[in-house]
Amino acid sequence: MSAPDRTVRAKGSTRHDHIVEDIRSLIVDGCWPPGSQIPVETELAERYGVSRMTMNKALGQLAREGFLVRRKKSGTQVAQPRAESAVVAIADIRDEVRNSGRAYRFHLLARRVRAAREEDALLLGSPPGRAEVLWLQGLHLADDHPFCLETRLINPEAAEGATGQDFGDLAPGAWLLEAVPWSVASHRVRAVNATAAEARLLALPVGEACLEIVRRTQAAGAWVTGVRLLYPGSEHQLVANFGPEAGDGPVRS
Amino acid sequence: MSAPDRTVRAKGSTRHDHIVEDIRSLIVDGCWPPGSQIPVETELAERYGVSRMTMNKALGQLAREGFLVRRKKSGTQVAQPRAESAVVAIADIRDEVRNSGRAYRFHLLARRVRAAREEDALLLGSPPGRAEVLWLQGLHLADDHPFCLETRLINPEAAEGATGQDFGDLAPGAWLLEAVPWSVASHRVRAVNATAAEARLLALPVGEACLEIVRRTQAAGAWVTGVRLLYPGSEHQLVANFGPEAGDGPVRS
DNA sequence: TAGTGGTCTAGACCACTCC
DNA sequence: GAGTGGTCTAGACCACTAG
Repeated sequence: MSAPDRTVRAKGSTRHDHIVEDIRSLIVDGCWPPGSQIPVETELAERYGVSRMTMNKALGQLAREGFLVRRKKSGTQVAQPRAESAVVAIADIRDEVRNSGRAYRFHLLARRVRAAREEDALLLGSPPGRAEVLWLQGLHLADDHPFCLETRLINPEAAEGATGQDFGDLAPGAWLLEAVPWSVASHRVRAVNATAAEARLLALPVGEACLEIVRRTQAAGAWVTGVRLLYPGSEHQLVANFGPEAGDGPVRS
Repeated sequence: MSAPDRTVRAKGSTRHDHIVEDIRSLIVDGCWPPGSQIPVETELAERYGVSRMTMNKALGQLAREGFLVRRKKSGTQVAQPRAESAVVAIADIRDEVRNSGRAYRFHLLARRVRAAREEDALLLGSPPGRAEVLWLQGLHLADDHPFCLETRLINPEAAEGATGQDFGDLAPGAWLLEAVPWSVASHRVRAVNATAAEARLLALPVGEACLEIVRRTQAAGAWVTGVRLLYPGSEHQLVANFGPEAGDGPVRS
């Protein structure tokens, strides 16, 4: 038979997706306990009535998800539970606010074009050169209540037109997405105590624990922007649901 | 030609991996700007000297990573930059300490078998039943210095043998990995101020900002364990490096 | 050395979508 | 309707590794 077998299948799912789900449930339900040997590709392919390559695709995906361990010659085993690691997703602020059913607004607090300083290294990731930077501070508001304090540096050379933008109520992050062709970034998440100035802006008691997210973005080798986001600890949390290895796709908070 | 072309290739990489890297760099370097149309599969396959399926695999991976957007009939385009979301990895505590070059040790502070209480709902994720729970508190130490305070509840019915374990210097998490066949978990990360008791145990000033990670683990429908990990904010951070969509694989802190 | 997974090919059919 | 991506197949070769 050359043509694929078009028998009824779970709606909207491909052959290998169906197989993946089937085998995953065998593992999760305990029918295939950890460490047990499972049949070789060729036998499973025959059993499911698919070609070996389709079965390989399914088993490969399960291995990437951490449910299976595959080794040549010794075959495929059900994986042992992994270390208790996980993956947490950081959502976009605007989406985050809107998903919680509140109205989103950005309010610019300050805007300056100035020479780079020593203290900027936190957001730049490298010792500051002699270049000029665009420095911004603003509040993300949820129902007009402080949700997140943003402090940002922008490299005017990499982000063309940035100095011409006033960012009055357009969040710099949103503008940059349009203006800069691509980005690779690094994140860092910490807990910090709010300083007096930060507490005032976020309407918090001084010293309140806050979640600090520092993100540095690059494009074509040059740094484009660095941002520090400060969330009140009580209002914000990162959430993830996951399977064994970190596979199943993190759920955004 | 039926056999694959075994000409020289970048060491340790497959054909489609090589193509993925090549096209990704074309995009990141700006040769293929966002929104631009790229050649159809068949032409790219010919250009790279591979079969259409191999090219499909490469383009599919780039699409999963968020670099490309593929639509039938209209073809494949370079993706526009996404929202500034990201994915952060939570590492296993022991690995985390060891990776920082310090000696790891677990020290049990308290251990109790008692009835479930209202306050346990945080770690159980559901209102407590009338069942008994195993309650533990211990410190993870890095070079004998407090690194993380762990508070844990274990369901003795789901984790057989738990009540017989004393956990004197074996972290409950490590033991559970061996004892319970599988787990699905949810995570929550917040910033909190250390209470007086927590501050004392972690050798911190009262009110110091801490990173709180709450993890609930289930197996076969029943809750197995819930744990609250408290890290001094100054000592701990979550780190991720990523491409556009959240693809490139988060790096553990 | 034999068995297993990893990868690749050429060809095919289908579903979707834009024209 | 025609072009594109999505998927599948049968067969093949290779690399690795356990016995």
